[in-house]
Amino acid sequence: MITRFPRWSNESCVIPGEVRGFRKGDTIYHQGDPARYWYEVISGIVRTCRFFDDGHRQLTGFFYSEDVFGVEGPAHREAAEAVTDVILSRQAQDALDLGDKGAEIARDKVLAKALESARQSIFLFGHRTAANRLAAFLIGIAERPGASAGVQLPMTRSDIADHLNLTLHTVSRTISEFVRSDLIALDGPQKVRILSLDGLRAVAGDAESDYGLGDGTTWETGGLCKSA
Amino acid sequence: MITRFPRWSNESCVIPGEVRGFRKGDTIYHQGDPARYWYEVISGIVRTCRFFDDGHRQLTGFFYSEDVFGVEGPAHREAAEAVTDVILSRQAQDALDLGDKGAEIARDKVLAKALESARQSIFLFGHRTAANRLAAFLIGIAERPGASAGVQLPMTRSDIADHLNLTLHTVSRTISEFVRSDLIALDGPQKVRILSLDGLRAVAGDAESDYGLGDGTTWETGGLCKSA
DNA sequence: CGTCTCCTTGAAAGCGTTCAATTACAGTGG
DNA sequence: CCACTGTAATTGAACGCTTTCAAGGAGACG
Repeated sequence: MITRFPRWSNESCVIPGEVRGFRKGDTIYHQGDPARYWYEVISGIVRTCRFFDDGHRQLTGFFYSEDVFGVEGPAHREAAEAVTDVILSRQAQDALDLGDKGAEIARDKVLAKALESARQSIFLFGHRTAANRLAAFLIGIAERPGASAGVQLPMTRSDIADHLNLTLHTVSRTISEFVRSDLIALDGPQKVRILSLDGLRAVAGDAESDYGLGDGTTWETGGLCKSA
Repeated sequence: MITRFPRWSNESCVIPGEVRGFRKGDTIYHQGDPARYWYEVISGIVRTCRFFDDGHRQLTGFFYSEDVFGVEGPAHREAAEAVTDVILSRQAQDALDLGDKGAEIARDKVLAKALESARQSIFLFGHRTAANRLAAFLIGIAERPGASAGVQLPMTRSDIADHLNLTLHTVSRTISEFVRSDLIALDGPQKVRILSLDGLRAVAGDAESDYGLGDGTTWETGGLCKSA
């Protein structure tokens, strides 16, 4: 018995844009497709993937409810795929360039969200070892709004590996190490309980909270510029 | 004898915003400074850096003429430093949120540029080995407008290493390997001549040109959605 | 000519990958 | 209900790339 995902056309829906669902594993768009639309996740999880000549895969991001993806042009440089069953809303990329007053979502906001997602991915790669990166990844998921102590990992080990530039073996081994160190516990492969967030942070090696230290006056006073 | 960088206030300048110069090595803003401004590079090269608990450094991007950086808020999560002597233009982050008709640069454009830079960095990390990443890095620099066969590497090996998540030793060794393989030649440590762009691309392992393959109709026809 | 910074190179150690085998689990059909 | 099948996860062992430790060299500057 398969539940059906109807194709709606923004009928009686608070979220602007056309809405439809995809089943787990479906491709939403392919690498190279013309980027006529961008997408917002209503429910479920999406991954964006880039495929290399040698066949290996880079997952450039995971996108949860309220995240946006596919904001680029003129062509999608990555594919987008459904990690779980998902419901998405799409909007034309250029709809807001026209200055349409009826548009309810400012393109600014969309771009800012996409930029924030990109920065998050870059941040992950700043961590040197497998344990560093994986800890940072788990913290990132745990800090998502709506996540309790029980964290879901709906993506496979292989997905995580391709996101962190590791092999699935290293991911699996490192998770096992975390369990042995009592940093986390597993209730099945997909369900993680975080036992020590501080411990994970220590492994990740980033403080995350040392903002607001400077006085922001560098432009006026900083550097070697002593003139005038 | 030190050349002086005066502090201008957008006087007789085609580029809107306040302009000033920084000397090589200067800090433009610190990690944690309130992000009241974003910046555009007029000339020279800037790097953005994040510092970790263990003291190691991640260079999240290099920014050349016409690139923008520091587009974020409410605080800068990275520091910005001058790789070479630079001249910058800065603008208030919120100047364009007010809907000022006189603003000549749309915030859209700025965000889109920042997003493009971020994607470029993410792309680099998709490459698995040191040779892969370094080749992709060199190609990226060589493809910048204005770059001829003689490519300048004004940043140090250490900068490159912290950008690619490698050590400076591995960077140096890999460059030496490229020279031995006749992929590149060095006219001094900072000046690279690319002898075989195709060879470099092969090492990098990405085609870069396989866009436009799909038909973009996934939304309508794709996946397992067979309903209605 | 000494000092400093940056780059290069060698050798050994460590971590992640690769190759390989085993286990667990969901779905399917007998 | 149970065997069969395919996918996902875990774990072991050996290999290889990157790091680490260490030394030496090249160029700028005073």
